[in-house]
Parts: sequence; structure tokens; C-alpha cells
Amino acid sequence: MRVVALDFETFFHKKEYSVSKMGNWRYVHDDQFDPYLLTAYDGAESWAGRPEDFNWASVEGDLCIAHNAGFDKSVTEGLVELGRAPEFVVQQPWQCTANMCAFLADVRSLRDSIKVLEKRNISKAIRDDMSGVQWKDLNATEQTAMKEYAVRDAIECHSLWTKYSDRWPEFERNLSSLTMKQCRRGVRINVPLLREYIELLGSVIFELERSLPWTARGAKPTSPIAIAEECATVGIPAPPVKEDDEEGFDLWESTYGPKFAWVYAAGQWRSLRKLLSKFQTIEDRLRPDDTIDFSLLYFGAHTGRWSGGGSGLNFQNFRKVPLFLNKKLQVIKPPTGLSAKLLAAWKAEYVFKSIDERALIIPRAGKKFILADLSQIEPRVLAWLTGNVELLKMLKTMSIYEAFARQNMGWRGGVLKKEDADKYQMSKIQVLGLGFGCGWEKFIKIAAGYDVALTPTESQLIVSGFRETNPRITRFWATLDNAYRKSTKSDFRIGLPSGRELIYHDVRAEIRQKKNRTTGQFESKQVITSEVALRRKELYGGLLAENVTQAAARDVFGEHMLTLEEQTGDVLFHVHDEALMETELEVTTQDVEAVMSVTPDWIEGLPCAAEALEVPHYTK
DNA sequence: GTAGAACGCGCC
DNA sequence: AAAGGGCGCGTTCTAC
Repeated sequence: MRVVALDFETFFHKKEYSVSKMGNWRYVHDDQFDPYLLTAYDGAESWAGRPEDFNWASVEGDLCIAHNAGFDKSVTEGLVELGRAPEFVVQQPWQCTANMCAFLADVRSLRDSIKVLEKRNISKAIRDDMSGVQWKDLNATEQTAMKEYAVRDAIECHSLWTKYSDRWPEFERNLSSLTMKQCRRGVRINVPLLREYIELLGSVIFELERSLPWTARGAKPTSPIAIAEECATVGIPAPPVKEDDEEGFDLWESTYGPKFAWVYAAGQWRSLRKLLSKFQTIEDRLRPDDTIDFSLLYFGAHTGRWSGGGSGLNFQNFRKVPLFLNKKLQVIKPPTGLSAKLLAAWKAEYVFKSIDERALIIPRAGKKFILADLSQIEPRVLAWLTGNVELLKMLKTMSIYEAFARQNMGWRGGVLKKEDADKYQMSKIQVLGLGFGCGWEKFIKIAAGYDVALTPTESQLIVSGFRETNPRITRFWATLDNAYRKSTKSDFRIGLPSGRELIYHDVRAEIRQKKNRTTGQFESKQVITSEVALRRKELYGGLLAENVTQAAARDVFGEHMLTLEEQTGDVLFHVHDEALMETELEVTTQDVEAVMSVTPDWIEGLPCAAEALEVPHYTK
């Protein structure tokens, strides 16, 4: 099949009008939309000019490629709608060299791709300088320069494909194609509910802002300077930096919160503003059929996971728990650890209104939602990678938490969850929290996230106990750590079960200043660094184990997603191990679970399981 | 004036 | 010797 690289240059304005802020559909359907230049290159000939002057028939039946093909394809669709390009172009296959480069070298932009793969520097200055500039604003010389620049990009894109596409497996290309399809397809929005939420949230934020002592003095709501000044005025210490000292921050909040309501307010304001911005973004992007498109980045993380960015709206961080409001429109939170029944009672008594952002996503007419997640995929993969065959066998008849308790916590009884809920919970936090080398301090925080309070001594005992009774896991860390250290002065490569590789470039032993956690003093420490996605990172055994596990789990999920899309229904979007499906009414949760329970043939012996639920809207 | 660091907050 | 990680985006403030 002949391959044609296409590259559009379109009008943009960095701050007000750009794809990265607006997403593909909204950008293409704005009054300012102006694709003033199209370049094409088929490996022999290049062309540059107005898109409507292009001989589209000449690319019929070709594979169209582009760097960020999701964008160029959207532009083409926009042109089709305007009658300026023929329909067949968007029906034939497209593929994306930016996605290919993300897979091959953990980079996306054309500039970075050429830098890493071709060891050359190309300039994007001409394009960067076009912010806010119209084609007609350019003189003849500038227009020629622009054409030459754009042709060069089309040629670079084509060359990348020619040179490297055979290293991009079919499976990955299919995931890339599916990702582009999902982003364009988008989801249906409950528009009346969206409008209700926007209005309600606006009032909540207004009330909250009014309650801050420093906003009256003209300071910004979350200004750290203004907050520190207020603290000084009332004679309390300023809050510690949360990122550096979370416990200190929590202590500060719980100490002074009861006395000064504004202690919680800055954090709350951030959280609410974030939510409101998201709602407004969704509203801005509504298409005529009440759906919106979104962006998911194929291979957005170096482990291969997708990331949720790229267009100012992240579909991978919808709040799980709704926002609860009392009659005064203040945010309230249920006490931790309530049963479903008690939570319902709490809501009935205290909650005036709630805001559930996940409820905004609803099925299209005549379709239904099935929400499915892959059960404990990471600990299962870790057990597989470390050869814990006995544990994997036990999963045929019990949960991984019960199996772990039998293997490591001396459980000899029946169904653990029913017979000893506390032990079950203790097993769960260990399985989820200790597989990748976390220490006792961090483990206290992880446990707290599951409503389990641990003292330092308890945490230390659990962590050391876990390491003693799980030598396969600690050996796995050590093996990776040793192999990584031995790769100094070269690249470190880890083969994954699916056949692809994780690569850490240019491994180096370095001396860095590190804070000793007990003394608080900085000391010289040796660390082993390497380059990942053009950034130098410190890595060690536990972290490498985590990367490998995450990467392998992603591949398993990818297999399932392709099958689901092919056999079961539309996979609207996904968040690492859960997929929201929009299906025909006759499709059952069992159909979905059956697909997600299949073990890919390259990871024989890994038991996969899934839980699928029919839901009226996206939910936790 | 704008870019980017720093920080905080949302998810798995 | 010990060390959980992977993301994106909104706001504020500093540096250029």
C-alpha cells in the first residue's frame, strides 16, 4: 500500500485558539478555523498548497499518515463537512507517527522524535511564530518559507514511517487506531444535568470565596502569601508545604481547622474550581448531538499506559465520590468507614444536593453502559513475573487477598472475607501496597487510604514480615536492581511477556545530595540514573519491578480492549484497568467478563478475571 | 507580558 | 541500605 504523509498548517493563537486547549472537534468547528496550507509527500513527490486545491483523488486507497494523525484527520473531516474534501479520505486508514514514536522512543513531538531517533535537531520556529498570524498576513517570501517548512515536516513524517514502522507491531498499531477512534467518537453528555451542576457549583464557590478573610483584602483565594499573613494575624503558624510534609500539613489542618473555618477553605476552593473548569470545558465542547470528543494519549506514559491529557480535559481523573452539599451550600463529607446502609442514612439526613461528575456521561439513545474492570491485574501480573505459581493456582477458587493470607498470614479457615474481615483487609493492603518496595512510613499512608490505622511499629512489622515471607518478590527487586546497575554506561532493557521491551537509556552512576530522613541532613548518595522520555530519572529495583508490572498489565488490558471493541461493543474510554462500554441492549455483563477473563497467549498461566456492571451512567 | 516552576488535587 | 509508581491540569508567583 502506498503511504502518503499529510500535514496541515492551520491558524492558531496560543492563548485563545488552539487544539491543545480546545480539543480537535471544537477547534475545527470554530469561526477562526482556517486550514491554510496542506502538504503531502508520498516518498517521491511533494505538494504544498490550499487544501481545496489538492488532488484528493490521487491519494485514494493510500495509507494516510500524519504526525498527530488524530488532529490532521479531524481537520480533514472538517473540510469534508465544508465540502472542501471528499468523503473517502476519512473512510480510508490513517496512522499516526507521533504514536509510533511514543512506542519506539517515549517521545511524541516531531522535534523530539527526530532528535531521539535521527539524532538531528530540527527547528519549529517558523510554526511557533505563526501564533495569531493569518496566511494573508504573510508576504510572498514568508509564504514560500512556510511552504518549505511544512513540506519538510511531511517528508520527515514519511521518512520516520518508512524507516521505523516495521518496528511498530500490529497489536500496537491496532491500539493506536482504536485510541484515535475512541477520541473522535467521544461520549454523550447529560446536558441538563451539566447546566444544573455549573450553576450550583458557581454558587458554592461564590459562598466559599466570600468566607475567606483575605479575599476581602483583594488577595487571590489560594495565595500562599495571603494565607501566611492571615496565620500571622491570628497568631498561628503558617501551614507546612503539603508535598514535603503531608503529616505536618494534616496536623496543622486538624489543629486549627476547628477554630478557623478558612483553614480548609483554600484546598476546597482549588478542588471546586478544578471541577467547575472541567464542567465549563465540557459545555464548551458539546457537539450538536450532545456528545463531546476528548483526548487520550496512546503510550502517554513510558510504561505504555495511556494518559489523559492533550486537550485540556482529562478523562482519566473523574472524581469517584460525588461532592455532597448541605443546605448552606457547604461541602460536607461522610464519616469514614460507613457501610452502604449507614451512608444512605447519612445522605438522607445531611445532604441537600450532590454533584457527581461521572453521572454526566450517559449512553446514547438505544444503547446501554457496561462498566468493567480487570480484577487486581497488577498483583496478579507481579505473581506471574515472580513465578508464584501456587498463588496463581489458588485464584481459581478464591480472591487474591485470601490466597495471599493463606500463603503468608497463616489463614487456614474458609472464605476469608466472610470469616475474618479484618484479616482480609490487612491482606488487601499488603497485596496492593507492598509489592514494589514501599517502606513503613509510606505504608502507613497507604493503609490510611483503606481506613486502616497503623502505628509505626505495626507498619514496620508488616513491611518486614511481607519481605521475609515473599522472597520471590524481594529477589525480583534485587535481580532488576543488579541488572540495572550492571548496565552503567549503556542502555538497560527489560523484555516484557508480550515481546516488547522497556528501555532505560544511558545508565549512569551519579552522586547526588539526598536528605537523610532520620537526621534531616543532606548527604552524598550514589544513585543510578537513566534517561526515560528525555528526562533523567533515578531508578532502583522496586521501582523497576513496578514499571515492568504496570507495563505487562497494560498489554493484557490492551488485548482485552481490542477484543471487546471487535466482538462486544464500543469501548468508549478506559482508565488503566477499567473500560466503559456502550453496547447494544442484548449484550450482557457476562459477555464482557468472558472477554476480559481470557489469558493472552503470550502470558500463559496468568488467570485473568473481571467484574462488569450495567450502569445508567459512568460511575465509580 | 509570558514561560515555567512550585504546589495542590483529581485518577489508577 | 533503602527507596511505591504512573499521569494532566488549575492557580499563584517568580524569573526572564
